[in-house]
Amino acid sequence: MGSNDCIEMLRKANLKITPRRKAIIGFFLQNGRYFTPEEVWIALREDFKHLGLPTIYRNLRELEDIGILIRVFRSDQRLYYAICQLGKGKKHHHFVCKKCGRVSEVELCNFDDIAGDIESKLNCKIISHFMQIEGLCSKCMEEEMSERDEGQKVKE
Amino acid sequence: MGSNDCIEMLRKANLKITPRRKAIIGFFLQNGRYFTPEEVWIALREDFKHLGLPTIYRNLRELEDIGILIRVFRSDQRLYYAICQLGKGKKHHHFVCKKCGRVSEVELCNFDDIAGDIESKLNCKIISHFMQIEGLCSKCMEEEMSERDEGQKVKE
DNA sequence: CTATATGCAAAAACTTTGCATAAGC
DNA sequence: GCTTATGCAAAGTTTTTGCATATAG
Repeated sequence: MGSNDCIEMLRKANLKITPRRKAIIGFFLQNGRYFTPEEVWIALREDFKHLGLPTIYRNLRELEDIGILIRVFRSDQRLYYAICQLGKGKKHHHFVCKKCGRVSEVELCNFDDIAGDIESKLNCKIISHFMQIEGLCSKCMEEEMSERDEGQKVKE
Repeated sequence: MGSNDCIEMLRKANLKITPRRKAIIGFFLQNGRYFTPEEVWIALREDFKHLGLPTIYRNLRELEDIGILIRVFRSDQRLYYAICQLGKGKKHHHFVCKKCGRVSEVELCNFDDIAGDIESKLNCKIISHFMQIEGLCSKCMEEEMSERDEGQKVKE
């Protein structure tokens, strides 16, 4: 999904294609990681002489509502958003890099295989589930490797 | 896990067994659902002449740290806590009733079966995953049933 | 007796609202 | 032209901090 698909989604949702919206979406697409509203604001203020933080908050929420952005949950309870390439149609999850914050889509999910068992055990009805997978992305894994190598070199 | 196990956990964590702590844990154990700090505060103020909201916030966080409580995530980004019967030792997830907020432990998880596939696909290293399962608990399912029955009776 | 816990007051952090003006369609 | 979007100021809500006092161990 690229910029054009997002614009199409805005149209469908009857949201106007404004410069700020395009910039917000572009910012997330370019960076591929999660950000707080304030971080988005600070970054985009360089491109817009006047840019209100409330505008960012409002837009992020609207973009989340229509499935362009998703929320990332962290233990501080601040708002974190990331671009969602798959939209709301396909149920999927997200992988979040603990080091750099990169967010990737994960379509693979085998939860349905055990949902019935859980329902039997708790005598409940499962409606949905939300999963956030955490670890190191490929880039940060490489970095860890070379850092470790560096460490060994020093020891030698 | 009951009150006594919690007290044991407090000891291990070098937290003192204060009346407020016991009351907070007791409150969660009795009600089995999630609450905001404010809700806990309002409920416990009936038992304590003086009880500060900061005390509640501090205790809830500490109890979460040592694994007696867990956080429940909701779309409003407020703090929600529930008792965690299994503690931090065993990896597990939680089922949250969308209607009444009841929280149940779910030990069953087959995520590890696909973790490797996800790692291959994204070329990443998975460290952890967090899942929140939502639906209707047994009690709320029954209620839905009888409400539906009532509705049908009226139609007849 | 010492270290931790608590109440209270106050501040801080984060997010939302209101409204007049601007801009997309 | 009508409707939605935005900036700015201001308020609202939730959570945290500081510190003196109280209390558990």
